[in-house]
Order: sequence, then C-alpha cells, then structure tokens
Amino acid sequence: MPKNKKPAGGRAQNFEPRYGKKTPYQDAKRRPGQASAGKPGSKSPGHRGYRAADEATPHAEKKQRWSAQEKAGRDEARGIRSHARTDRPARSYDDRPARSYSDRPTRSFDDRPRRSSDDRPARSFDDRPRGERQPRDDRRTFGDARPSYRADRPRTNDRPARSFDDRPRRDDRPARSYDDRPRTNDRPARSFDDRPRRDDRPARSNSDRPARSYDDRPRRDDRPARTYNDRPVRSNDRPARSYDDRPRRSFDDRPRRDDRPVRSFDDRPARSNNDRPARSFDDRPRREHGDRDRRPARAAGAVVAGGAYAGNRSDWNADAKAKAHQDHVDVVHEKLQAEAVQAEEVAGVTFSSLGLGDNIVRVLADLGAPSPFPIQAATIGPILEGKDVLARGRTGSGKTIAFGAPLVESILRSQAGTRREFGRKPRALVLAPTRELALQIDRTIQPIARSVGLFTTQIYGGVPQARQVGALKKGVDIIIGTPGRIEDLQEQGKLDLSEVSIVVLDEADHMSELGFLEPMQRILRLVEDGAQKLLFSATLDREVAALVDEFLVDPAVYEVAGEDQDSGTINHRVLVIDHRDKAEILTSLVDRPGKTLVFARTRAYAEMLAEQFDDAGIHAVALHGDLNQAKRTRNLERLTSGRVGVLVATDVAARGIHVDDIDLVIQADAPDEYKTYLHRSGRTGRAGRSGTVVTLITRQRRRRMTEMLDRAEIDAPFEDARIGDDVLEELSGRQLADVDA
DNA sequence: AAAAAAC
Repeated sequence: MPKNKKPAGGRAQNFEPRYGKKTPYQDAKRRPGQASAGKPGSKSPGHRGYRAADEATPHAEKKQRWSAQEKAGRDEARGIRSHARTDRPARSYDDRPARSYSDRPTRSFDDRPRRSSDDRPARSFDDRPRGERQPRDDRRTFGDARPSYRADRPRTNDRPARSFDDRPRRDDRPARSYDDRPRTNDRPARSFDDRPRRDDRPARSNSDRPARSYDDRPRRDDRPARTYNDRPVRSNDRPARSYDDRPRRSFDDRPRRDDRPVRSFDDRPARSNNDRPARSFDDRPRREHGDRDRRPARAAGAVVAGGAYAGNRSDWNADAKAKAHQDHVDVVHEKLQAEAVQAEEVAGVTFSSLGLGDNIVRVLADLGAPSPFPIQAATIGPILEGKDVLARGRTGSGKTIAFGAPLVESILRSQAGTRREFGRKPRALVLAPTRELALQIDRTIQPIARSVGLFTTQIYGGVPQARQVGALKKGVDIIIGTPGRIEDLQEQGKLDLSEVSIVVLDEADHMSELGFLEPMQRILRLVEDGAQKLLFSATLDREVAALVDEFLVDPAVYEVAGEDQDSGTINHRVLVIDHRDKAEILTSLVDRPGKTLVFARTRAYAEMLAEQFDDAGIHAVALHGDLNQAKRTRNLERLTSGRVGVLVATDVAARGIHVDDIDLVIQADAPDEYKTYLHRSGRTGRAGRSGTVVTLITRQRRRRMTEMLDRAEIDAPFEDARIGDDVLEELSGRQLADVDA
C-alpha cells in the first residue's frame, strides 16, 4: 500500500506543500468574496475533464458553504491555523498561488486524468464487472482495507459523475434499470427475465395490493391486527424468565464500578446540580447522574420516566426541548436491565444451531463471521422467535449481523412458499441515524438477503430518488435507510410500510433523541400492527423508553456480561494542552502511518482541520454534513481504502461506522456527552483489535472531562503536553514507547 | 450549541 501521506519525515520538514496545489478550499478561503479562480477542467464536452460552466464546481460549493453562520467556526479555526503557522512563514500566499497555478494546469490536466484513464480505466472497469463483481461488492463491508480500484482516482472524484462510477451497483444511474438493483447485477439473466415478465402484470402495487394486503395479513394472524390484543397475549405466551433473569444479572454487570474511588460520585452529582439548574432534567437524568452503583437502587424511581413518556409525550417533548436549551448536561440514563449473556456460554454455539439456514450461514462465513459473537448468540434466537428485542453490545461487537441475519431468516420464513411478486411491499425496515451507516448496514445485510433470494434497497437522502423509487416499484423485501427520505417517499405514496413486520432501530438511543424521536414515532406508527421491533445500540439505555413504551411488547433485553467499553482493547489518553498549541499538536499527532480519525465539533472546524493537515503535507479529507453525499461517500471510502490516512469528521461519523484498522482516534474537541465519547472511541479497537483514543482538552476543561469519563466508565490518564513533547511522538506511533495506560 | 435527517 502506498503511503497515505507524503513521505514526510516530519510535519515541518518542508514547508512546501508537496502537491504544490492548494485545495480548492484554500483558495476559496483566501479570497472570501471573490469568484473562483477557476478550476482545471476541460472546456470540450467530449473530454473526460470537461466541466460545464454552470456546473457547480467544488469551488463554488465550498464557497457557499462558508455562510455567515459558519464564520465563527471558520475564524476560530483560522486563528488557530495562523497561529500554528507563524513558525513557518515560508508558506506565504505568494508562493502558493503561483505554484498552484503553474502546477495545476499541467499536472491535473495531463497527469491526473490521463493517468487514471490510461492506467486503469479499462482495467478497473473490466475487473469489477466480470467475475468477481458480486463477491467483492458484498464483501466490501468487511474487506475495507482491500486496495480499492476505485480510490485510485481521487482527483477525478471532484467530478460528480465519476463518483457514481465508483460505486456503480448502488448508485444512481437512473438510466440503467439493471443497475437499480445492485443485487440484480449479481444475478445475471434470470432476475431480468423475471422482472420484465412481471411487467405484464399490473405494475402497480397500489391498485392490486390494497385488497391483497389485507389478504396477506391473515398470515400473521397469530398476531391479530389489534395491537392491544396482541400484546397481552404475547406476553403471556412468553416465559417469564426474562423478568427473573434480568434484574439479578444486570446488577452484577457493573461490579467494576465499585472498585472506583467513591469520591467521584460525590463530586459529580454535587457539581452538576449546583452548576446546572436541577429542574432541567426532572424527567430523567438528574437522578441517574453519577453512580451506576446506586442506580439499581434508584431504578424504581428512575423508571417513572418511562411510564410518564407514553401517556404524555407531547408535554414531555416540549419540556425536554426547553430544558435542552437551558443547559447541556450530559445525561446519563439508567441502564436497562438486561439478560446478560456470558461469553463463555456461547463458546460452542453455531449460527446453524441458533436457527439460521445454510445459505445464510455460508454468507456469514464469507463475511468473516464463521461463528457467532456473544451478542449475536444472545439475540438471534429471540429474534427468530418473534420477540421484541433490545440489545446492547459494545462498539464493534457485531451488532449488525446480530439483527441482520435473523431478520433475513425471519422474512424468508414468513414468505416460504410464496412467490416474490413484482411490486411487493417491503417486509422489513432498518433505520439508521446517518446515511453512511445505512449504506454500511446494507453492505452486510444485502449479501445475506441475496443468498436466500431476498432483495434489499437503501432509502436515504442526498441522492436522487429515482433509483430508490424504481427499486420499490419492482419490489424489495428489506429497506435500509434514514428517517427523512423514508418519510418523504412514504408521504409521496411511493413507499408503503403497511406490511413491514420487522423494524430495526440501529443506534436506537440516538434515534430517540430530540431531533429523531418524532420522526421515528411517525414511522413506527406506519408499519404493520404488531410488527416486531428490534432496538440496538452500544449505549442502549432508558433514553429509548419513549419508543419502547409505545411500540414494544414485553421486550427482552440483552447484553454481554462484562463487556463494556472499558474492558475492551482501547487505550484512552487525555492531553491537557494550551489552546494556542492545539493546531500544531494535532498536526503532529496525525503525521503518522496508519489510519487516523479526527473528531471535531463543528463542520467548519472539521473542514478547517482537514485543510490544515493537507497544508502540512498530510493527506486528509473531511466528512460532515456540509458535504454533498457523493463527497461524503467518497471521502469515507478514501479512508477505508487507505488512500488517505486521515479523516476529519464531525459526529456524523461517531456512530456505527466501521473502518478496518483505524488505530488512532483523536478528539480535537472533547465531546460533551459520555455516549458520544464511547461511540467516537469505538471507531477504533474493533473486533478485538487494539487502538488508541486521544482527547485534547485545555486546562480549564479538566474537571468536565473527568466527570464525563466517569460517566463513560473509562479510565484515562491526563497528561500535560506541549509542542514537541515525547508523548506526541509516542501517540502518533512514530516512536516506540512503553505503553502505560 | 451542534450534529444528523428530505426536498
């Protein structure tokens, strides 16, 4: 693998940007109000590099991005940058422009485009389609590190069109109907044959279906249409064991806590109560604040919140909103009592023995999961039984397969003997908080589904609807997406959720937060009555109460005993720094081999940092909500493929995103919430691998940080750090050092 | 306050 960054000996070694070119960002920022200096791009329509005049260039886009609203962040970041650069005046504006203009034309026009077209073009396109196309696509979920044919053309990526080429199967190429369904690609002729044929039939599901849909339901008669009827019945059917087992174990789960200095409990509650209006979180938090030791004891009181939400939701929401503005206390919700699964217990368990069919088991093995992880062993059975399940498994513990595999199996069983009809309505829905996560989940579930002849499709925003709608028209079994577009299509009458019998909420606690809760509720009300609900998260807690109380029936709760974040393979560190050193320390930290993920609090700062690193000769890209989806997808892919070593992201990347081999996570801004800390940290140390998380804070933030780490139940040493300190060398991995954590 | 999520 090529180095992700320039062969720099050190950040400051050579002040000349190795690319000579400045990113469009720099230009844009340097002359804020000014029109773009123009980007390399051919004027001739036939040329690969052709860019229409009116086409939004990266330049234009970036400029727009710097709305007045974001100036604060920009200026702040600028200040930091200029500070860091004082020692390297060499990079004056005078140098750069000159260089970049002269270089760019030549390089970008002659070298870059051509390079890609000459060297790979034919090859890469041919490779993919033929032969291995399918396996690869499917496996990419786990084979992230694999050299990517796509990432080979980073620059080309500036061009929108290309990015779609990069991921042909699932992207929007409206034109080719076959492409509409990635999976269809894999199955050559027959799928095409099937569909066309079905065209003869009334293509419209709406006309046919109405009647049919009622007929279908009977199937699920086991669960009468009426929710109310169902519930009681169900709960009775189920063994009471979940009640018996849960309480006991859950208390045992957090013994570690006791080991900790008691003082922390005293500090925390006191402080938070004093500094912050106690009233602010009457409903939930305040009480749980702090010690989980005491939580069990307080549980009875705390649970009140759960009961209250259901009956009085709107009040609660309004209340919560008001409170959220009052202060930003890091809320610690009570942990749900869970039936803990002992890792040892699942030693001999196989996917087959859990009830999954051979095809699925085979695909799982292909995906790199020959035998179930604890959380999978725990949840697959109950899910197949049709139970509503809540599951907590730490980051990187295999939650996607834990719900994905049984979901496919269940849908398959429910359709046994029936024919896959054109325009059939989706039977399962998986909801995720970000598009990237939805995409990723699909990459895992799709191959599983395909192995048994089921189709999945992604429904998320930021990309044209046409493909998604086209897929729905043909008929898909499993939908994976984000709330906004799903609601949008539903409202447009293009998506009928009435036959969805299984709903999964990944990152369920996050989906229960303010901006997400109501959309989630609306969506959940649209699915089939009595549909099975599965809620998963590494930080599942009572925050999901509002959803649980309204939509789940006698849910079983699972977690893996002793498996929490701090028992993992992550080395947590906190660097206490001077604010003025921040930029340089960050640059020093990311100047390393390996994959580094940097978290920033705002989009503007994320963008700024990425540019700063690039300036220093460390190739970096950004990921945040201000980028269009093509760029988001591409930039993430660049890190995944190893094409770039540093990704600077907002919390859009905090949850769920899996990239192999991220061995360092840097929090340029400390998170406000302990859950955010846990999720960001969880981008490294996945599946048993080791990783380091470094959080930069200023002196005055120490106390807040201590409190937050306490809530997160993470032990991390605080160390003072200044520019050039050895600890930076150690953390960056440039220098060997004894690991004392 | 920020981020995410539709157009």
